[in-house]
Amino acid sequence: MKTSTKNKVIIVDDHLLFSQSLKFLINSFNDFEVTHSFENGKEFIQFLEQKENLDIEVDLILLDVNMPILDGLGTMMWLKENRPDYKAIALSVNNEEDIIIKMIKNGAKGYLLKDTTPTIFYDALKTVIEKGYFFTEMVSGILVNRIDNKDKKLEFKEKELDFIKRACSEKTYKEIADEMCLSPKTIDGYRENIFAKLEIKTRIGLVLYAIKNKIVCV
Amino acid sequence: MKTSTKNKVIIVDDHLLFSQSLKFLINSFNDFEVTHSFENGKEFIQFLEQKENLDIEVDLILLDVNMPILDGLGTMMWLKENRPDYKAIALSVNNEEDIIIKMIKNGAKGYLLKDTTPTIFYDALKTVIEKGYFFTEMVSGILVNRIDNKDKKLEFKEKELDFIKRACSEKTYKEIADEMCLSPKTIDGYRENIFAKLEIKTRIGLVLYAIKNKIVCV
DNA sequence: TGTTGCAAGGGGAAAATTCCCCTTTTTTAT
DNA sequence: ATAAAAAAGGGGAATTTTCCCCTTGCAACA
Repeated sequence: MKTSTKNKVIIVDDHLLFSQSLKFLINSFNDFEVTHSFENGKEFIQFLEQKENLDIEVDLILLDVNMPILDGLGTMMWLKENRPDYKAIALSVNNEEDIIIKMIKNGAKGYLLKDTTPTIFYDALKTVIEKGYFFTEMVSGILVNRIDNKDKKLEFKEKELDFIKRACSEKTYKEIADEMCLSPKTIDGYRENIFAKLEIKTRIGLVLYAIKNKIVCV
Repeated sequence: MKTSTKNKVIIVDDHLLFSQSLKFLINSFNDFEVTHSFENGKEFIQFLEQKENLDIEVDLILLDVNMPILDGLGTMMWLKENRPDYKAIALSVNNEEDIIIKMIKNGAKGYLLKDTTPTIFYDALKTVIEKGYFFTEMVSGILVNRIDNKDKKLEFKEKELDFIKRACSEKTYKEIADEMCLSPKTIDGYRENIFAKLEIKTRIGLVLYAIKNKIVCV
């Protein structure tokens, strides 16, 4: 039994209609073939951890970012830890800077949007196999942007994040203070700090910021 | 030149990687073939309106819900008005009741999530062609649910909606009153009405509701 | 013709939010 | 070991938000 010389591709994506269609597209390229596909990161990792799959050939992983159970980032972190030599390309519909940065930090060799053309897609697969990475202009732009002003991204401490999440509710600051076992005055201090950092003036502004930046989800 | 007997399918979806892959999947079915694909509703409608395309054969349209320029709902409304005999299936990643209802109200023959399996997908295509509609259990569930309590959905007047949108900002009620050329007391009246309807107690609750229900977008 | 409903506006007060300036304690860094 | 941050908490006051109860004018309607 001869194994083909095509590059072995694994798809991890919960949108079955997409992943199963994509399989057709990839199989139509004459140097790639899809060997497995999984619906989320957990299924994929469980597969990799089975003894009989330890020395399986994996040339490229296409990893959806938004998945249930275990998402793209979580899976990428596991790969970085356990299979650092595997090459993965992240696939997503949204171009949020933060998640792009995090995926690449964790070893993603590329980040493609789902509105990519099949031509560019093929180019990306090929380039990652040959050169080890493929970044579109959008991603490169974000990367250089991050080098200039690394303090652009606002960081919050754990307590602050906790407070922000609780502030996105109908609770009063006093109730939040009780929940966090802190004085209302301490909470007031958190609030003032955060307002200053974000250049906002009201709790409404904080809620809008938190939702926009996915600190809380609607 | 003989035209094949396969059902002619048109795909309208801005995610090229998806639509071009889906084309492979559909073409692998032996009674369907993709004849055209478009990146958004506007492109699709412009194509339909060209004189030479007036009597083109269109057996099925696969319509993505979220698209730039002209989205699935807008396109569906145009179809209902101008090509009421065309059969369209809506495709989406999210299962929001409101949009599902609206699509079906405007004549969609089915509503599929993108995590559908290819088998069910094929079944849907076939059933819509043969029976004229295909509803998954999820969609049927929503439909019967809507019949029971048709007043479930809260309605707002124009002024109220306008107020809600403006309330989702750092403006004070006084500033909002100025913008809307009304007395702050009138605004206070709107607010109290809305709070009662929504069973909320704070402006934060209103903002959360507005975002959740897409009255404003983040 | 009266009644009902509702949009617009008001008085007044309690509660919550926002702001500024200050103290104490704990961590961290040099 | 000591100075400098950072975290926790406080006083007090101006604004804003929230709530309840009330008046007027207008339009629909039976």
